[in-house]
Amino acid sequence: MNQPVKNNKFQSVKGFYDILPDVTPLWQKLEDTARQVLNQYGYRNIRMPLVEPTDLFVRSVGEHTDIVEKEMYSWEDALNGDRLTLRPEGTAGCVRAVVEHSLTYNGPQRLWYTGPMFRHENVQKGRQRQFHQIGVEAFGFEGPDVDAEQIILLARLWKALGIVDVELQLNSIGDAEERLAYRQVLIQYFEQHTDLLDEDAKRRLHSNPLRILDSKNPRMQAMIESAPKLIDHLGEETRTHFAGLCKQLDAVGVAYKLNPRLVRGLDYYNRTVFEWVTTKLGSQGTIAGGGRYDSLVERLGGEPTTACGFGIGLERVFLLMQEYGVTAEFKPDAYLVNVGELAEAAAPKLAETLRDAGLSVVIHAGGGSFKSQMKKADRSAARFALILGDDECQANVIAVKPMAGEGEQVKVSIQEAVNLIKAS
RNA sequence: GUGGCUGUAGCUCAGCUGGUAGAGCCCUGGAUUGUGAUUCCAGUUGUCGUGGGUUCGAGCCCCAUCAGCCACCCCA
Repeated sequence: MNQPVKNNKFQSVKGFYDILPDVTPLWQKLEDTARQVLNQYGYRNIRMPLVEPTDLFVRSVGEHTDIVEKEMYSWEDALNGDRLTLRPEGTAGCVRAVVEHSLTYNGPQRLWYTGPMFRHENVQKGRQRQFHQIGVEAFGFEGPDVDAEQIILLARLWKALGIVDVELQLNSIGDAEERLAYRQVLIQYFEQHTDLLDEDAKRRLHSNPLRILDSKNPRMQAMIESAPKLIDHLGEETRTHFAGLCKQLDAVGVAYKLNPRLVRGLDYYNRTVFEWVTTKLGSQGTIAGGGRYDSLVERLGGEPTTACGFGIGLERVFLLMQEYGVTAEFKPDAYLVNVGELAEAAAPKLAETLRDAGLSVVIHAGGGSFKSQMKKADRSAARFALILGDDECQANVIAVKPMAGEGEQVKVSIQEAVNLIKAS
């Protein structure tokens, strides 16, 4: 394999990308806003390692060949033979941590985490090999209130981020037995229409027939439309749970669209499943998705514990924020221009004094004419230029000049400069 | 894994039927200006993604490869 090298310079690995300083302010806005909203709902931050035992993921997703064999970054530790994997998602690790440390021993837990995840997939818009998620998980809550809470939390998050026009799609996929029975009904139905199935559908007919419902092939839409619906094959308890969820969403005023074709890829999900979808990002339109997974904790070796959670695809949310014109920039409070021998010598001390007062100060380094320093000040996007010449040094004052607008330059004492900048 | 489109200065791109590289922005210096942001003058920018091939000659044609974009597959 050739290395990604251009003109003898290295390039980042395919699917792994740099987030440059121009856009990190918007990323921070996204992260800060999410943190704030999560705090409002009492979710506590948990931080898991990026590397987990390969078997943890094998056990959680099942022996789903594509995922395990083709899409995980797995390797064997050369020193001790451990089978390790870069986490492709957060739920498994979070459950592992909860079980390992008996976190639910004293009652239910609301948790969230964020960080990079790794999947060896083909890159396209909104899909990288290293990407970022916020994951939210609640353990030990049985009723539909937590399902509702998490959905409502997301609605609040979109609003806080300036994202509108995202649609909440909702479905209930029942428990394992209900789904198994429905699966048989569905297979029977599809077998009556084999002439209409495309190749992918035929391949999935016996491996994952529920996924056929999700097909994008327009030639199959009519047939899929009239297929038996899972929701009609659900038992009493499941239906009550789902009705309870809908009722709470109605009460809070969160709009949703029932999508009987919405299924998640893995079989540890049960009852509630949901996705938030946008049409603004091409084919990768799901910006968050989740649901209930009451069987996973036990499957990973813990006491049977109900669970509900979701993941947010941060790259996609980021793209949406840009789409909606949300912006953020980092603006230092002041750029300290220093011209002359005295001023140059006094500048670092002065900058520290200003920072003691809580200001962010960029100090001009490396001399240069007054004019060139002002250009740098302008480029730094600082709110104010603080001009320190030898005259000012001797008089123990500083010239304060707003960088934007019509503000006049004034010569004031250091303390007055601090007050002036803080007040603006 | 599959298919389509694309790779030319730091950025956005132009480059005619193949004749040996251009613009704008940015950047640097200078002039003017109310001490920076307008205007004017000058200047630096590149193995035309990489490696082969065809040709007297390739940014342009052919092959391979890497990367980007879009879609399929998959989607924890």
